[in-house]
Amino acid sequence: MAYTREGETREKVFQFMRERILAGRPPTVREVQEAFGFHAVETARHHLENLVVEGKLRQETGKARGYSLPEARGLLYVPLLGRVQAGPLTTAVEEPEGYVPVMQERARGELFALRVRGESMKDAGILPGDIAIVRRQPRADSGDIVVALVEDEATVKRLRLNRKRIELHAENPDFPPIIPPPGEVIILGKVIETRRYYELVAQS
Amino acid sequence: MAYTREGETREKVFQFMRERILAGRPPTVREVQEAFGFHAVETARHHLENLVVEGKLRQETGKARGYSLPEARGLLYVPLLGRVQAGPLTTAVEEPEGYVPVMQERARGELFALRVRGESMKDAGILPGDIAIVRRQPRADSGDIVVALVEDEATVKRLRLNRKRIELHAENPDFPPIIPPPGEVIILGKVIETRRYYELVAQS
DNA sequence: ACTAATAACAGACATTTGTCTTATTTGTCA
DNA sequence: TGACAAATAAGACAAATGTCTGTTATTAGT
Repeated sequence: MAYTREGETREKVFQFMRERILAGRPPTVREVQEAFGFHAVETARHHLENLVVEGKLRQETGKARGYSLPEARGLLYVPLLGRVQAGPLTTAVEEPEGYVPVMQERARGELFALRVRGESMKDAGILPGDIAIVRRQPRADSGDIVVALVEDEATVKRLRLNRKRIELHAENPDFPPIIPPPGEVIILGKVIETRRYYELVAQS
Repeated sequence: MAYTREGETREKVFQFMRERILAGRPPTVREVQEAFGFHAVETARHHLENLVVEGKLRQETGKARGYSLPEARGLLYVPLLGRVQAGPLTTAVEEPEGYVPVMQERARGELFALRVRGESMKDAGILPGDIAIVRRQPRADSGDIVVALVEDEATVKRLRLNRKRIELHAENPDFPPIIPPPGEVIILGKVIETRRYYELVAQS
């Protein structure tokens, strides 16, 4: 192995580590060694040790494959619920249709995802078929986009609070606001993210 | 440990494995043992072995933390490019602003992400600030939403091909279609997904 | 009650893997 | 050039970890 200065190799080692860690399983020291063609294990370990000192990696000393990214923002897999209905969602979680990866930094509280139906939020840029990622919470602020249970049906609407009176507004002139009698609405949670897939993928 | 039948414990072991694997680092056999309070390592290994036979887990025999999910739906981390400009994007990739996790099954080809600017695609449900995930490709079909380079600026528009003549249509009556002279437009790629975050998160 | 099958337990062993110690090479700077 | 630091190398050791062999419970079915 040629001798290099200025930590060029170290940077490459870091790239390699990040790639492998993000891919699912952190590599062993010897795997790093092989990947870079070092003749000695220690060379690889030396780089890793320095990367830890520099703060670019974190380490659980002694453990196998103990290196991780300090950003550590692992992923959270959020269940995509097919249909959202009264009983199941408020209590247990039914069998999910799939899982959606969400950055953990966004994941305060319990999350779930559902497919948006209807055009009522069109002017807010939420179209039918979009995925809404929701944090389950029983109340929300005025102006938040929420998922509420109206007549045993989950709908996405913008919440307005008028003197503590709940109003659910569509963002589409064709849909009138819903102003239900107090106690008749259950807010399931707040929409924290929406997604739209333009290419359909074969089901697993 | 109580004796259980019907693989109830096994199912829980699988749940545990999936959680941990998705979280970033597969657990060791002994970590499974501890998590379930087994008195013997072999008990944990026995469950794992059976899960492999059942096809619910995959294993790289002998290696530390060698269990993985057969679905193998690893994640891909797509670089979120701050500004998209002429030179850099068509050649090398500039320093990314961050990374966006994308399900690998969607990841044919090379992906990148960028932040949408302007209201020109409002009626297609794409608002300023949205994240567009793009597969880099030099051409696309009529009707696709693409990222194109017009006058050294990247814009998101809907592609229309009129007798092989490229037209870039906004989805907003306030914006006229762009019909550039042939050869003047560079298509950077096709938008395969859009996202919108409703809660800002502290920057790292 | 007897048998078969699965689950759990116990202990030992072998491989993988992290770490340490020491030495050699290579580049930087006075 | 000589001193110093960083990078690389070699080998050994110890801890972590996967695997094996044999035994004991627990349950279902006859």
